Amino acid sequence: MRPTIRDIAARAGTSAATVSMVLSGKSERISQQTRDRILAIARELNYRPNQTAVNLKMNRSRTLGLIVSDIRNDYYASVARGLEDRCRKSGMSMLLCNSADSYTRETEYIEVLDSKGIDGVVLGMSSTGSIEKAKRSVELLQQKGIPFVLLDRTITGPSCNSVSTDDTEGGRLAAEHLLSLGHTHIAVITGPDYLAGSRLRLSAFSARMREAGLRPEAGLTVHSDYSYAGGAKACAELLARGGFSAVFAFNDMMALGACSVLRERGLRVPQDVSVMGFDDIFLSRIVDVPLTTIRQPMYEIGDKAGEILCGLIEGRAASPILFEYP
Amino acid sequence: MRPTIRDIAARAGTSAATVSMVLSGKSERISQQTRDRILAIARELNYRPNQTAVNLKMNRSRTLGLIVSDIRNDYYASVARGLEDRCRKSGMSMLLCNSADSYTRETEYIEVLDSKGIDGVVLGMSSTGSIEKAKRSVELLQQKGIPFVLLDRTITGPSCNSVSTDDTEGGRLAAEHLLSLGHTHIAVITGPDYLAGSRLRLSAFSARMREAGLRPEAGLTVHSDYSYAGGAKACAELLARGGFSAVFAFNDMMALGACSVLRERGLRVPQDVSVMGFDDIFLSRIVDVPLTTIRQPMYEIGDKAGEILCGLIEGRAASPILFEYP
DNA sequence: CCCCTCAGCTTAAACGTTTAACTTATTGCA
DNA sequence: TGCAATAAGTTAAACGTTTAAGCTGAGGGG
Repeated sequence: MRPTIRDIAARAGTSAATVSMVLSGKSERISQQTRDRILAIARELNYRPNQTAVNLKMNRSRTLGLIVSDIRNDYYASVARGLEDRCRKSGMSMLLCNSADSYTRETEYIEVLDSKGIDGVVLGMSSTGSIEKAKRSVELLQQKGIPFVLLDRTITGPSCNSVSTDDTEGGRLAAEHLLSLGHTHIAVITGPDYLAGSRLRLSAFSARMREAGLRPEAGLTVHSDYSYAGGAKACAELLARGGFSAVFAFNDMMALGACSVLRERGLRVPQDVSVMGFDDIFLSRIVDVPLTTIRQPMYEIGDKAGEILCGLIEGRAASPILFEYP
Repeated sequence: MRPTIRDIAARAGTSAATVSMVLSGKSERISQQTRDRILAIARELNYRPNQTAVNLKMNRSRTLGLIVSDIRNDYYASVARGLEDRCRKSGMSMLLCNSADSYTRETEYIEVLDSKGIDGVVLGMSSTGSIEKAKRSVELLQQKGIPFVLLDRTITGPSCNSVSTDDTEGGRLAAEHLLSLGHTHIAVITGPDYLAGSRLRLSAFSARMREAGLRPEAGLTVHSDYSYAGGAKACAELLARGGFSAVFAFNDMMALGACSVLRERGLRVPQDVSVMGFDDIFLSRIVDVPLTTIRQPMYEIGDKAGEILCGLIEGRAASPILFEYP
């Protein structure tokens, strides 16, 4: 069996309380002698505190939960890595949950995490379903009093910490770039309309277009779901309508889907049609396609989310963070 | 505050023990009446057991640890998803740890996980460093008596459960395919030599070549590290030597790296040089490159690892699993 | 010489469960 | 009627910590 604080106490000839105080650094009131002795014995026995017992007593677990739709999504994998690195630095661990875009699962996970006494949650909201359902998770977290940080600023509203890229700036940059290439008719493949990020990006994009004296055409905007297949389908739809020389997809996955369809139809990218993505997932850097993309600092988002969450856990308030583009 | 078993007991006019028995299903000795009453109150109060307390008492945490080098690696992300799905089904959770290919971190994580009272560990061993260091983690786990399952059969030896693809079969299949295309001079970019998987794959590949009356040339085999950059570097080296019409890379990442170098040098894939990968990561399905690859059922590997581990945790023994190729 | 202070501990309760051992009232049966 | 068996609980200890409160002996001040 693993040695406990009592085993150490027995060998040191002290009480368990003394050992606890020494090992947890609250040992001002313990003599140097005793302290050294206990420390030596702890080392000798290779003592590690039973975190479960500590958790029970202290009512904290030094564990965070990360809920995302699917860790196989490059975006979330990077966020996870950023978050976990940050956790490690703060002596925390990270529980990973895949919600598979199901709100039922999402709330189930929240219950489980709560049951495990999780200290906080980073929630990457699903990109499908209704806004009401999406809000349920947030309400549940609030009601349980679990500190949390949202990814992607999915839900707008007060008292929600979130970390995301600056969608307004991102949309503007994308427009800027495509305009500089001389495009005047640009098709857009957006995300679901109820996501604040999608809306912001779109309106910033449109605003910049209007500034340039162009009228963004409603007929050239289609909503999709951030997936490869979704992007392909959306692009096929756009091709049926025609009349554009560039496509701005709201993430790289959809951009790649669009590329595949364009190529199938014999259109060259970027000679015939320019395609612009958003995310800069690793994939798009390797792929042969000359895909222009706007980098989302995913690792940094995870890192920052962790930082904010750790702050919240320690009771400090935090204001939402926007990332600027490099 | 969250309701405890005692709150329920107070309202039901029973003792806490009775409530515990009812709620944990060991209630043969409790009357239907009392049972119903307790259940109703528990529901009304929305009671959830404090898992930390349960863990302390039962000395199990219903939590598994997954240690991989980097979750951003597509391979590990899929394994993680497979494992987590399996965990969920068994009422378990999954802690994610990124070792960043550092054995120090790996052992640190094992200590932390142990401290948290983890029930088991799935270990995706680092692909760099020496075999001695690699074994340390395994020994540590054994010494602590933590059930574990290895990914990729990195370390050979008795009493190690592992889940991996059938490298022998995989190597043979790759040779088969390239031979059928008429290649006689095939360059190979392998993984580190000390990984059993690499060795097996290579020897099976070579064996099949010899069967076909070909002499695998030592000068056309270079070791690399399973990374994109590593694959590119290895390919450049091979090109300096020359004399091959096909490249077999031991994973898709290196294969893509090789492709990029080939293209840079003005060689067309697959017209001038055939490139064969191994893994079938999502990336390679999207990429424009006509990359032939041997599918590794990554999700299934994670799933199976979870199944075995859960079995081990319940005390059942398990024999190593090999996956066959579809 | 007595009391106070203080260093340096120890005691014991608490965190929320589980479970072995015990209690009590009821029933069955000779 | 008496006694055992049983149903339906209760009690209390335990898991490994933390920590407020209590205790003890030595040294110092008056």
